[in-house]
Amino acid sequence: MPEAKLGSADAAPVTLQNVAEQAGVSVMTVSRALSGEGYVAEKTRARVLAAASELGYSPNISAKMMRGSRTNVIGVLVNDLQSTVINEIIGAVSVAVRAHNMDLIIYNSIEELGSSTRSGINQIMRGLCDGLLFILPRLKDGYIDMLEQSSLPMVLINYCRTETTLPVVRGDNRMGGREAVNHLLQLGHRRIAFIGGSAHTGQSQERQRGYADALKAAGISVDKQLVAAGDFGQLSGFQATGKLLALAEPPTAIFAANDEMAFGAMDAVRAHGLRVPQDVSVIGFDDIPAASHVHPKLSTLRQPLTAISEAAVQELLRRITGADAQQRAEFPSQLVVRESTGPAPVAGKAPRGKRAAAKH
Amino acid sequence: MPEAKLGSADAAPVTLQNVAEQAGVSVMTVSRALSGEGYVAEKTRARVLAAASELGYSPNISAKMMRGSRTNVIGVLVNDLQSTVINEIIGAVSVAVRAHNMDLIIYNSIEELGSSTRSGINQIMRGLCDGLLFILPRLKDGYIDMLEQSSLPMVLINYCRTETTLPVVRGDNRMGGREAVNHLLQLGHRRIAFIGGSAHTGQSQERQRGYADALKAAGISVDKQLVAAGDFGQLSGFQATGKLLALAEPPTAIFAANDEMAFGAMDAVRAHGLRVPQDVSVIGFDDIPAASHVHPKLSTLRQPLTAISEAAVQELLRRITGADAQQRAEFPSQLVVRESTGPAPVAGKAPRGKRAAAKH
DNA sequence: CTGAAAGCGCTAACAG
DNA sequence: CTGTTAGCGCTTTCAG
Repeated sequence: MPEAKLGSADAAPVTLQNVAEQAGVSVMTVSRALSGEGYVAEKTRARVLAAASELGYSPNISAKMMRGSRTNVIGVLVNDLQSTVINEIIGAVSVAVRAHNMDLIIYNSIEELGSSTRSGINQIMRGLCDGLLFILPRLKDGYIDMLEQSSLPMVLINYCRTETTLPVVRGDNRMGGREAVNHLLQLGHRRIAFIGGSAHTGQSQERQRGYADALKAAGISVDKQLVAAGDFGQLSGFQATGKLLALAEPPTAIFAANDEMAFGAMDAVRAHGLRVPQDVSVIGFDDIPAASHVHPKLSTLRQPLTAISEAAVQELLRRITGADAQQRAEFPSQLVVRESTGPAPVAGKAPRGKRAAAKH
Repeated sequence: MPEAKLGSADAAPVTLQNVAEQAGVSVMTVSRALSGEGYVAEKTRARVLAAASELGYSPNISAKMMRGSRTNVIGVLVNDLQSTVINEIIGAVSVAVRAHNMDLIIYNSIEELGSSTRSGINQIMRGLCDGLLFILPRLKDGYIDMLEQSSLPMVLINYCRTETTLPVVRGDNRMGGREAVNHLLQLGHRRIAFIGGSAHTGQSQERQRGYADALKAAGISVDKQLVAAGDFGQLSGFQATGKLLALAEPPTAIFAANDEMAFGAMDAVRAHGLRVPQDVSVIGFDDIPAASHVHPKLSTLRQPLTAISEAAVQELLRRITGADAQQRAEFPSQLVVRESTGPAPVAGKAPRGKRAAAKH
């Protein structure tokens, strides 16, 4: 192994100073040679580069930071790493950031961003990063106003709860909701239920607007009994569906605000002795990988997460470099028809359910 | 809104200096008052605290860092955020770290840790964190030796490829593999296949050892034809199973090194016109949430990820604070029997497969 | 083209 | 109990 230490794990990190001594020049010259800024004689530069790689130099980010220069690190703030959607976005963002030769660090804040208990929470990120990406953020009221005043570049991904002057890149949830319901309408469904998710990011509300849009366009008024509340979790989809199926006039189709709740809905349908899609159709939103693994495979709306992520990174980079900003972008979702949606059951022909039994 | 700015998003961050002026004391006093180290008059401290909160002071991590003091930030290095297992660990680690009033930042490195292309890759983390957690790390050969020489505290989670002096906290994969196979043996299976995953972390190899252990203990010699290679991805499980089922003497049970490959295996079994578990039993490893959502529900081995994560954090903290270290810990996995494993089919009674058709 | 000085925000170590 | 000094590793500014 002729190569010297690869330069990452030594007890005492090597500094510019060390490299300078090794190369027989001043610290400043090393800084210039390594950064490429300013004039350095080609010969000197070569010597410095050699010394640096021999010693395994790597810059101290904190010091860089403190001088206020760019760190080439992008920060991601998320509230939930269990979410498949968020992870797909993170993955895509990673790739996009990497493509620009920058690094990505992730901060998972669990509670709402801006909670006073840990207000310094993202101070870490703020201090360390050139720019911040908020992925599907749960933001505390008022926090977004503060963000708006910040000088640090940032972009929100898939946030739609509040209007803001911050740049937002997101999927078009409302149109997606419309398409989901239109699909069900075309299959002959008339009693279509909606199961909403948590309100944190506003996505559920947008999907619900799309639901209402589509029904209205079809001349059907929204029956409040058919709008159930969930929290994006599978269990909540199960429970909400239980209530829906117990109605005097149960729905023949269910549009869940995300795939996980749709899975719960399918379980509940089966638990009531009914079949998907013969008795009840179910459609979700997101098209997470599991959607094509469940049985029957879930019909859903796919968000172009890669495109969204790339656009967000691009926009953030524009803001970091001071280039012209674009402010906001919406990407349409795509209907994916699989096996969980089918023609509405023929009216009058009672399904083979056991609704009475399920009641107690 | 009587409260002043919550102190996170101002253009010019407020420094100790600012607080000092506001409180009419020296910078040092502020530092002491805020950190709690050293003597400060109660009255002065109160004034300082008031000033700090009024101004919305929050410390500059980089500066702290540069002085070599603790940052109260733990870093996590991962190679893959799509993995459900990794995300569950991260979640549990988050909680554990938070319980100690520290923060967690995550670095997702995609390629193997130690790739020279980005050797400074975790330098960021190294500089910023009090300690490092490696979750299911894919480490480049030689990199671990460097890690061992580092003075920064670190703990590896679920790594078993190489022996190392670094502290490792992990599940007992070998015993888990043994239990999986014993379960199948007890159901009467004798031709049991194993589908391995990628070798990065050594987990697959350990599970395979357990597989061999159990067969040996039952007086069955390992048939190399029944050991297939996968990469932990669903598709690879599907493909491997296709080959296994095409054997002259196909297996009646399949032990996949993780749940995702087990899903692929189940698909493949069905694609061959066979049933799970009547014709072929399938068992996985990990017990990811989807395992109980697929149909039939997957039998598998659950790793105590929460316990593992907490133990890892504890160990790291011990190393950071200089307390007695424990070096390594193994947590047993737990067999979860669901619907995908059943009695071995009666010999002689041919399954209703279409193996010939599947061949071409 | 290269170097010296100053200072980013913070805290050990030593004076008061 | 409080303040002063010095310096972490780096880069900006100004002199060579």
